[in-house]
Amino acid sequence: MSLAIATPNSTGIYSKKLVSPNPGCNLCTNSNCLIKRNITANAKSTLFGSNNINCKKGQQFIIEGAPVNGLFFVQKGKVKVFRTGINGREQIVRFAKEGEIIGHRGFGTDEYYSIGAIALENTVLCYVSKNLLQEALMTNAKLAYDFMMFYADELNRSESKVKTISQMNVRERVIDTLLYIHRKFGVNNGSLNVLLNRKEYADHAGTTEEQVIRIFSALKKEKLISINRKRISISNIQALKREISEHHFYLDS
Amino acid sequence: MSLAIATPNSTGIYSKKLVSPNPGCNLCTNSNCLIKRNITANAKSTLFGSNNINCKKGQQFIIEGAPVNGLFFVQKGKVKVFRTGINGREQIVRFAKEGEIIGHRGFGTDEYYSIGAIALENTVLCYVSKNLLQEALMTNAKLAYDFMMFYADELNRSESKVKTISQMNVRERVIDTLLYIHRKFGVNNGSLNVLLNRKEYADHAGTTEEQVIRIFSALKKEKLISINRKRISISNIQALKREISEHHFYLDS
DNA sequence: CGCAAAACATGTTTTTTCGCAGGTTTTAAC
DNA sequence: GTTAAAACCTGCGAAAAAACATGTTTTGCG
Repeated sequence: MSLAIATPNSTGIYSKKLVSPNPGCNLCTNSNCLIKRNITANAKSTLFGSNNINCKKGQQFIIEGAPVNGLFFVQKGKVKVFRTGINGREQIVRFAKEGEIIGHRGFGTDEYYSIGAIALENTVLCYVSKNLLQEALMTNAKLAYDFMMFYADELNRSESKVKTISQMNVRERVIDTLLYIHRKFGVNNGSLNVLLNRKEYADHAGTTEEQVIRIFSALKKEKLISINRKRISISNIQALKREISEHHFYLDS
Repeated sequence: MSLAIATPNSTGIYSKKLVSPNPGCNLCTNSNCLIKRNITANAKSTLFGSNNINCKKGQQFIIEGAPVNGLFFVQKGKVKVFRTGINGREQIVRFAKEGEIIGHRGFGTDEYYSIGAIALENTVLCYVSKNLLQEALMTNAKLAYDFMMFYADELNRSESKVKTISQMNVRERVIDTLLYIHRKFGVNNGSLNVLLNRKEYADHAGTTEEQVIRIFSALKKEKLISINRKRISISNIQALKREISEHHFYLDS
């Protein structure tokens, strides 16, 4: 059957074992999944019923420049999406959590992924083949509308990030990143609900590991955050927000 | 009729005279307009038939923070889209030409524009009210799909720009901007087909006017570009591309 | 034409950020 | 528990970029 051709198996970067044969949409609990919201149970099991991928922490499941076959939904877990620059320097363009989409280039005529994606923890992905999804989008206006809204929103966020990186100084960018992580992943037991190393903070803020370490130290000394190894707690979120507020006239990302 | 309420007239920032009463889609010659491609002539004149706006050079037609009523198509002319930061410093997030869309926040529940837009030359805009377009999108899957593709593409470009601004040095960013302008607006009589001042190049490259002037001087001395006031000609596009090629492993914007 | 404003240009100073070097602590593996 | 690797931390000099100052050229307008 044609589905097999579109399955990530065929790209060769996923082992057979990692692809579950049949959990599918019906067992998925993501209430904010665009697919789940817009497709009937019947169509779901037909079109998207057998493409779950388990991804171990640290595993790269999208490689920059690899051919596009489809896109991924994060069913459970956390992911970083990045572009690689000179000397392998990473720019993290965003993070993704449950319900979010990875791989915007799954559509159209584009042949290669322009981003890479790595699981930050053990993650369950839902793979949707380009062709099947395209068909669904072309016939289901509400689905296409929801996808459009997703992209329009992401575009707004990204254009906001362009300004952020361009106009904020390093300290402000690090603070902005901390607040972004706080918004995106929330808090668990008082500390940010995701474990990133200093390099990953730097790669998102567009600076170096050393600068992040320096600024974390300063923020700690100023009692704005507290640090226990990788566990970062924001002690005074108002003060942090205030420090970058002049950059945000109109509610950005 | 309800159309009048959604017309830009009602926002108060456009004079009556600038809004043509009845040219509409049928006289529009943009073959790549998303609306024109997907709506029948009849529906077009009903829904989108009377919202043309003439915009003089230098006129701002979207103000950051103003309430969103709809979005704009560029029917003819050139536009810059920007966000304003501290001390009124502008970050130009992109330029737009014929057929392109301005104002992604025309949809959904967002109440305020997060970007500003200014005409770079005398420009004809086509205004489409949020409500009417939303209705069209919800019932026309192909239209929604095309919009989705537009935003997915813009998102890719924007995320590419994040990396560009973050990882390139000033000279590379200025070169990148020159090449972007070249791609976007092309060449007329040997020089770039748009007249921007040094500040606008700087605002796109994320640097200062002085740096742009310095780098233009250097590029001129190196015979990579030639300058006649605002008319910039790229003399050796291969050399310019080569200089930033290491940043572009996989076809970016 | 004459004038003022805008745009362009360049040299100098100051600030910010980077990159390296050298260290300590933590984590994971045997 | 030992050991190696990874992660974290700090100081300092170098480099890049911004900011400032000041002068020139061009443009638009009465």
